[in-house]
Order: sequence, then C-alpha cells, then structure tokens
Amino acid sequence: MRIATWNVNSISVRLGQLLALLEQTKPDVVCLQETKTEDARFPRGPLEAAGYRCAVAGQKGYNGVAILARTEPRDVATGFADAQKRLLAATIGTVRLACVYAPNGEALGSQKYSYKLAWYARLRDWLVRELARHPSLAVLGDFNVAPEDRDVHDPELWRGRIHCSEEERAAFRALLDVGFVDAFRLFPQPAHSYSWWDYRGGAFRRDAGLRLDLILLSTGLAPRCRACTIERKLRAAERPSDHAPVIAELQP
DNA sequence: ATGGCTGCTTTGAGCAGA
Repeated sequence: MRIATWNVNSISVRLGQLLALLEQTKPDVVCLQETKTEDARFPRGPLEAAGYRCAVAGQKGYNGVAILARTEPRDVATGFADAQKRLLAATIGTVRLACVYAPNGEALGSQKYSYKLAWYARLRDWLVRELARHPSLAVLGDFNVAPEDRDVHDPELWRGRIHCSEEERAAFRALLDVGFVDAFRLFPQPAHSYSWWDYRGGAFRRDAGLRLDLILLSTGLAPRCRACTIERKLRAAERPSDHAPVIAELQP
C-alpha cells in the first residue's frame, strides 16, 4: 500500500500535476492540503476518471484538505471542530488515515502563533482518542514545523523563528509521544532533504528548504513501512506548488 | 536578501502563506 501527502497550494491550479503524479507513482491513497476550494467545486470528475474516490473538507480561498483513494473511503470524519478546514480522517483498507494541514503561525508572539500551538494541543488530544480506536493510524500532511535542525537548510538562520522554535518543536514531539514515529527517519536519507522551498528569492535553486511535510505512523503501523521518500522533482515543474509530495510504502 | 513569489479574493489591491 502506497500512501502520499502533498500540499498542492490550490487544487485547481495543480490538477494537471496531480493527475501526472497519480499516473506516475500510482499511490493507493493521497492526502492533499491547501486545496483552497469549496466542496461543490472540487474536481471530482477528472480524479474519479483517474480511478480515485474523493473525501473532501474544503473552504473557499484558504486551507482545505482532501483524501483520494483507489477504494471508497470509510468512516470519513472531520475530527475536532474548527471553522478552518485543516483535518480529515478516513479508513482505507486496514489503515486509518488522518490528513492534516497545521496552521502557519506567522511569527512568534502573534495571534496566529497562539492559534497554532492551541491547534497542536487539540490535534494531540484528538490523536489520543483516534489511536485508541484505530491502532493502525497514519497521519499525513503539512505540519508547518521542521522537527530538527537537520530538517532546515540553515539552522542558525532559522533558530527560534517560526517553524523552528523550541515551542513548536515541543508541540510536534508531543504528537510523537502519543505513539507515532516520523516515517522518513525510519530509513537512511540524503542530507538536505526538504519538502518546502519559498517561492521567493530563488529558494529552490539555492536549495534553501525546510522539511515540513511528514508522514507519522503509529507504533503499531510503523513495522509495515518499507520506504519513505520526497518527490523533489515536482518542485522543479512549471508553475509548481511550493511543497513537494512525500510518499511512503507500507507492506500489506 | 524578512522579500524581491504565488494564489486567492464579489477584479484589484490586500491578505495569506512559510
């Protein structure tokens, strides 16, 4: 079973690239973030034609998450209540999956930063309950936290800043403490492995990136994981998302 | 390079992202 996550930064702009990704990597499940589209306008037609069923939780203009799967998603749920569409869960086969789009946080000390930390606390509480019901649980998405210095192109430049602060990293580790591992770090990985590069300042060309897009696996599910990779080449496409997809391979 | 992109919004300058 191949599971993937991608922050598309608008499903309508990235639909062609998404269809190409589905064709080339043939994932069984894809979690999408920042679809930026209300549910009635989600492009179900072309995705169903490509062989994927869609569970969606979108809103106009901002945020928005979706889960695409080759089989019908079961027990679809939107998690804890929030006006911002940032969480969606579904069961595919034997695996429970949660698609998450964590808040950006803007800057330390801002209202959005407080919202980010509170959102992480709510996510943690929700994961505790979800894990009790679903021991095989995968959490995929844009966490908007670079977990460690090795996930940052220039740790000294980013020290204490948004995505890299100790407070955010502690909030992220609190998720792991519930009973998850970062699938990417189960395997040897190249140095400078990032999943997001700023559109500005030639960040991708300079490889000035952060690893913000992650696949967390419950300790019950992690032994089934055989690989986890970042599809970096999509960031080099024409009119790319600023995030690259992440894909994990699970043994059946 | 703290922006110098990009995509969105009752279309057009301002917000948000990260």
